[in-house]
Amino acid sequence: MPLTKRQKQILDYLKWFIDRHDYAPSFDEIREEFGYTSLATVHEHLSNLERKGYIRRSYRESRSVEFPPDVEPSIPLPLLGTVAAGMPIEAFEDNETLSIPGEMIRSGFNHYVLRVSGDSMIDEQIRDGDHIVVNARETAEDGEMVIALVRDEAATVKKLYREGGNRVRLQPANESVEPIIEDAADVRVQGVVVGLIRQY
Amino acid sequence: MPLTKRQKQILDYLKWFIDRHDYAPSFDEIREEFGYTSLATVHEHLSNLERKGYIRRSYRESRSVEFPPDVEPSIPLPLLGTVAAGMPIEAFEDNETLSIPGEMIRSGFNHYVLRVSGDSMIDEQIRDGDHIVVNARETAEDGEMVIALVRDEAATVKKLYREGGNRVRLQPANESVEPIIEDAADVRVQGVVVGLIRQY
DNA sequence: ACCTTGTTCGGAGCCTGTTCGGTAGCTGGC
DNA sequence: GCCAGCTACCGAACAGGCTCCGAACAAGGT
Repeated sequence: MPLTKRQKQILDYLKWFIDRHDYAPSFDEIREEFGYTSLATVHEHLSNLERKGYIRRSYRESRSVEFPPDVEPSIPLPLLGTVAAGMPIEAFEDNETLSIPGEMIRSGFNHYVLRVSGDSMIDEQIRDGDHIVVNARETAEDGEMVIALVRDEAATVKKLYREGGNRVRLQPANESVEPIIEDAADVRVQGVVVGLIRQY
Repeated sequence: MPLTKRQKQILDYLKWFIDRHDYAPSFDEIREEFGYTSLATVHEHLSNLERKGYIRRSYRESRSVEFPPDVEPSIPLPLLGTVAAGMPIEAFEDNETLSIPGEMIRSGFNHYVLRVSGDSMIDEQIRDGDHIVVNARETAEDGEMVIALVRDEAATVKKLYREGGNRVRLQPANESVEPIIEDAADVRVQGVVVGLIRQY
């Protein structure tokens, strides 16, 4: 719903004041700003702004003007479980979620979150306890970091490289962990790591 | 729910005090700060702040004010610039923002995001291009990762350790980078690293 | 048992928002 | 022209919130 000239002036003043003070102006301060002599005028303007949806107020509360929250695009993703080198995914029972920066995911694709256990990817700067954001898909490019299932036994996070003879190498990032080399047919990609979240 | 002028002043004092001491002020300290003569006034203000959801308290417990965890799943924070070892912060012009998981930040406190340049923290699993989430404050505990300003010259991200003789050690996490040892008076903490975001 | 800390109650004045009745100008439709 | 409806404004009376006080009570820690 569009505003009148006067209503826009008042709305702009509210924005300016709240931005500057972190609290809303009183009716009297608005009255002063616009040179009115009656608070009823201020009241009516604010009522109209509220009716049109530009502000929200609480009944009979001081300085209670606020702006309706603009819904930020936030993407809560399910935290499915834990991955470690050579260990199957340990699924979590409860539907825990973690909010992920919208910039991190490609919209329209399935994503989920896993908690990393162990230091098998330490040389890729992924440490124990980090959360990785995974784009769920079944194909990956050479060198991408993937969640891979070997012969339906163990889900691990590794970097994937194609070798000759239709074989693939699952490369950990830790000197003390050996790479896994298998027939491509025995390795199923479950997803590609697209992001990392760490809390200190 | 919005605050009145007085309520905001008191909330700001709470934030300042907790940021500085890591514990909440007593009623009497608040009373002193604002020149009241009755604790009942303090009590009523805190009750109002709690009613409006800005703080939480425990019944009959000393210094039990705390800030409720942020309900919003994702908070856009300003991306202020770049930090590197030994290099000043290079500020960005435009007001870029990055959405951060709400779980990562202490609500009620100022946070911002910096892009890490270089590999000086590689042994702490922070790599070139990562984004770190920083809680803006001027004090830090031993061993915390901080943004530190040395003699107003260079802002760096390092781990902070207190040495004897009122000196502090700024410890990088890279063998080829030497630690910096300075008088505590010459080192100003600008913030503490609370989270890390990486995109592949 | 004492001190510190937080809680509750009753009361006060001022601040703030609400409501109502009324004036005026402007616009579009009959 | 005349009326209806909207925006813009005024003044006064009212009601409840906000901010503060002092005193007494309760619980914890030392």
